[in-house]
Amino acid sequence: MNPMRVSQKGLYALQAMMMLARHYSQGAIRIRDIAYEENLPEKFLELILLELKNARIVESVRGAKGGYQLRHPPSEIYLSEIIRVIDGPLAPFGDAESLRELIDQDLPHRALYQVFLQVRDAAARILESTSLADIAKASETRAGRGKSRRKKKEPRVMPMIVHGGKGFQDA
Amino acid sequence: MNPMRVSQKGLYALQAMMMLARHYSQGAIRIRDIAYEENLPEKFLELILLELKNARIVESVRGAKGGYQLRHPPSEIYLSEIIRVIDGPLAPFGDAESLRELIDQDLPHRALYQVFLQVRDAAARILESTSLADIAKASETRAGRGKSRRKKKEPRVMPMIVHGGKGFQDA
DNA sequence: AATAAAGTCGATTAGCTTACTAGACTTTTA
DNA sequence: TAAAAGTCTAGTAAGCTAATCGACTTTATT
Repeated sequence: MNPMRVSQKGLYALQAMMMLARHYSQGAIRIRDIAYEENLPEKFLELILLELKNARIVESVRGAKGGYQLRHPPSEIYLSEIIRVIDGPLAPFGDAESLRELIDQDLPHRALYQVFLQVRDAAARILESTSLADIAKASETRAGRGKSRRKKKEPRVMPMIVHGGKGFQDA
Repeated sequence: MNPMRVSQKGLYALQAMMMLARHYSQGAIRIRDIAYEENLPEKFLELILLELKNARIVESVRGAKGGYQLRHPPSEIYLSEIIRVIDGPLAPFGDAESLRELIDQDLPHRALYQVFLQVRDAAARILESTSLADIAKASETRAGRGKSRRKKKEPRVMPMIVHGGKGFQDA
């Protein structure tokens, strides 16, 4: 559970939260249904949801007719919150706090840590301003429901960065 | 060796490269001296340098009087290169290539992958434009040499992001 | 009250990754 | 030829990742 790296578990968490966002105000959804619709390992998802519940991002209803639901509307839940709970700080090394300390105290390497902090700030700016509602909206190719997977006509959702085609082969 | 997370090993690599940058054009430097000056585990550093050599970032001179040196001037070596060799792609999940594929093919989750790609692009912009010379220059508190660790008068190097003071405790 | 349907919780696990260390070997200089 | 360097293969303890299992508790329905 270390810095800025979205694990498989983190991706599962984001998918589950998106599913709950799509079904917001439909009451509690069973783990089984989330797992089925998003194709996630049910028992593992159980643990993930528990963590998100302890972090007060979702809430549960126990017993028959129980399940999980978001504690806030999708427009008020940001990707950063989910990622921090499951995968920890957004910084590429340590966390913002310790980086600031290192910048003050490890003079020979401070410039390096400043760059790490810049990277974390850049990531934070993006992830703290993108809500579940934002990505749900962007995914409105009506590809959300069930297994549907048709091709409209070049939907090109969201005015994001254009990736040249080549230039780098990496990440 | 996975996405956007600088490991301890990656930090060692960056420190070693900065040391070589400081001693650029002084000929080959022995592993032992790099390890001593930067306080890195010598045997581990050996492996790191070997990887950087295979990646053609540094070159070695074998035998007595041997050692390591940068293959290019510090102003032409970017942090991204070093991090990619040691810690892999800059994306928070997978790599840029596979994210682009997922954006095209996993319609239900494309918006999520687009955000991941935005994050990787933001990190890449920073790390691909910061050279060893840049951080060496920023560290010109003359704190570079040996164990010196004095305090000048608020050097505040580089016009970077101001961090409010609180607001988040994390990331 | 009994039963079934749900979430809760603790333990366990195979496989991988991380951060090393050890030691034998090769190359080069003096 | 001896000493000083880098090279290379192996090994390893500890921790993490992505799960699974089973027993337990809570709640709704009959």
